Amino acid sequence: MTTDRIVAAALDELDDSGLDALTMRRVATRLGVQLNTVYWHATGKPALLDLMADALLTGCDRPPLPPAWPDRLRVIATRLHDALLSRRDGARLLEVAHPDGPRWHSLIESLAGAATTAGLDRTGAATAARLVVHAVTGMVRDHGLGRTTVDDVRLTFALDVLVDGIAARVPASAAQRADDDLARRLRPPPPATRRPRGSGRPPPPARPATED
Amino acid sequence: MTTDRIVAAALDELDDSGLDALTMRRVATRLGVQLNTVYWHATGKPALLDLMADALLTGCDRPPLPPAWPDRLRVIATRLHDALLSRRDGARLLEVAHPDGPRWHSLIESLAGAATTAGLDRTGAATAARLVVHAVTGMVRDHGLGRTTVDDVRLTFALDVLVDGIAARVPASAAQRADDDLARRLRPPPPATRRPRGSGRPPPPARPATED
DNA sequence: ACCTGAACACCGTTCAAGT
DNA sequence: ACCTGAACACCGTTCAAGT
Repeated sequence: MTTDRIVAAALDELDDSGLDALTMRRVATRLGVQLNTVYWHATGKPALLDLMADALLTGCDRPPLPPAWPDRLRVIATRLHDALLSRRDGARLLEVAHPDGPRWHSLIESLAGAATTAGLDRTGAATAARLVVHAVTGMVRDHGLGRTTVDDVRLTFALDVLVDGIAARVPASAAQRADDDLARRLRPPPPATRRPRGSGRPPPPARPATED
Repeated sequence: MTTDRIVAAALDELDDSGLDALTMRRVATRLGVQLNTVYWHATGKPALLDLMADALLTGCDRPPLPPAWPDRLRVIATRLHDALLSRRDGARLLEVAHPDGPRWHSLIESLAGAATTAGLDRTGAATAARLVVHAVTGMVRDHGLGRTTVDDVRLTFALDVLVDGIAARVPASAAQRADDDLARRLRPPPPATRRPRGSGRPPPPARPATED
């Protein structure tokens, strides 16, 4: 028996029964094991919920991410959105848990990294990262049931507000610097072809960047 | 015995014991009443939590509100922030409940009203209102303990992001119209002395567009 | 170290009466 | 209508052993 197997069983039980009916005993039963085996690998129910929440966040910031910060932020947030919808009561789970595992920290750091690229300072970037998580989690919880087209519209709108809001909080000098950094990284030799910051709305991931 | 007295006792018990230790039996004991008296006035624990959450929201949008939408939004959000901090586990309570009472709807409508004044359409304003609630609730829960100066800085920053983000989502024509409405309402007779919208916080709402 | 068995001190909810 | 008393079917957690 491993902690991972217990967390996996707990997530399956969550899918079947929902958060309110999730019980240490039911997790044990599902594994054909005694109650205290669960307690041996997970310290208690709160700890198990934390492990479950962290597991839910797997891969939200997996590597091939767009270089432009608005796109990067949008991709990570959308993956978080999908992850929370992938299990029953996923958003409630994240709210009820105090995730402190590697996936949680990785997610927060990736979002804060995007905000830093935008030109925010350390504190602002940390706050912005939390803001994105709260917005996505709250929206998924509000909506309750399965993903609909309407939900996508609302997610897109919320991310637009956040991206534009972050961009507006960046001092012009910092934004300038961030642009220059990005331009330099994208095409090394040519000197000064600056483009408008933050790649506009409608949709597309928009930055081939890695192409050509 | 009234439902209100039970809700008040439940909130006091919340303050004393925290959300995890909040029990129907403890509420009954605190009132010197039998367990089923609580069940008579509140349908069950989830319903009681909903009533508690709604009661917590009292007065967040009480009437004298600034006419400029950024100020109005900031005042309401700050009051929500204070309300959630006024009771132990206030933010967790709001997350765990499905508030559906008059105060909840009033709060959402007031926030949506501010977003509408800004120039957003019905759907956008509803989403923006939810966004503000999620941001404030999440921040208070993250911070956990009592209000510090640091917390105020983070709240201000988050509201700046949201206000600027909302302003940026408004089509120029709608913003124009909102500005005209506000100017007309503030001083009836004179025709066209348009001023920068929003009397915004230290850093103004940033919208170029309205500037000639 | 890892797991079993049994128990403790609670829960939320409900049923059957009382007045 | 409003409240009491008693019970049911669970909980999370822990203790004492086993191997």
